[in-house]
Amino acid sequence: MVYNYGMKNYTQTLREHNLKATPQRLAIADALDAKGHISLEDLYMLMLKKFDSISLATIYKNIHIMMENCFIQEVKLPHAKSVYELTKASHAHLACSKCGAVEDISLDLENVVAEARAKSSFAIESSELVLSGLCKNCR
Amino acid sequence: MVYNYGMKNYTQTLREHNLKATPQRLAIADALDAKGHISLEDLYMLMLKKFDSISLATIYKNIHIMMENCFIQEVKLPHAKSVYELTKASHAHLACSKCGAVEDISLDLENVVAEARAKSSFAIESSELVLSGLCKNCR
DNA sequence: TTAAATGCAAAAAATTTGCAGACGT
DNA sequence: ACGTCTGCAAATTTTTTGCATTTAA
Repeated sequence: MVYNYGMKNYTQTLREHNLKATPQRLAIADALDAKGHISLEDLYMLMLKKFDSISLATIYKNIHIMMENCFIQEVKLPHAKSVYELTKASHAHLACSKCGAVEDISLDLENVVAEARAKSSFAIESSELVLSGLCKNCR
Repeated sequence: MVYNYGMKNYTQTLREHNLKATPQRLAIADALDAKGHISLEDLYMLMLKKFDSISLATIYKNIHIMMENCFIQEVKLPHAKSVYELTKASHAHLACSKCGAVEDISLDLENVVAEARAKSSFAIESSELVLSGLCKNCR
């Protein structure tokens, strides 16, 4: 991959989310853009390569405020640590139970949600679906 | 609710899962049976009422080994702490975003999983679905 | 210029571990 | 009787906080 080729510049997007575009935040955005999904500790490892003295506290603080401001989202996975992703249109996730790879997948949950509304008295507003199994490489 | 009326005795079930039926474990099983879903800290609070000197370590150790032995399962919820439930047939969850209530719901995910298989190269083995919204009381 | 962000160190919270005595089977 | 479980204390890991300095806008 050619570094930064085709990669979006997140300066403006960060500002639109009321976040100052610091070098650390731009790097977090770039990491999520490049990797798609990344755990907190993996993100820290990546960041250390660009900022020799970045603090774990900075990672925590940024993950936290970026979630509050809906710039990123946490994906909680069964039997694994959470990963984070840039906020995008609602979608489901595929998680490899062997290597931990995570992929986005767009699925139609209309019927399932309709069934749930019919069967329950909840006012359903959102859904989180994680499908687990073996990815192409691990099968 | 009449105490213990209609509540299953989990002695045998625990043994079938290779777990000694200690009073602490029976109480955990009873709590999950009665509450359906409970967080680790809520479970600890409940247990303190029955065992004045129970240790948090005992809770952690039991939650851990009970999950390993498939007696219970963790349910990871968005924007909330995990809850635990007795292992039962696969099902989805409804989570109230206001009061935190969690309910089981049986939904047909056949079509969704079929769609996922068609669109991806994952060998899908299981699914976790959490639908969030307001429960009857919180609406 | 000014409010906010960073990095560091310390604090707090969450989870795990080791071990002696108690207990289930 | 044996191997496991419990409770306690200590250790470890994870996450948060306070503060002086730096920085984005």
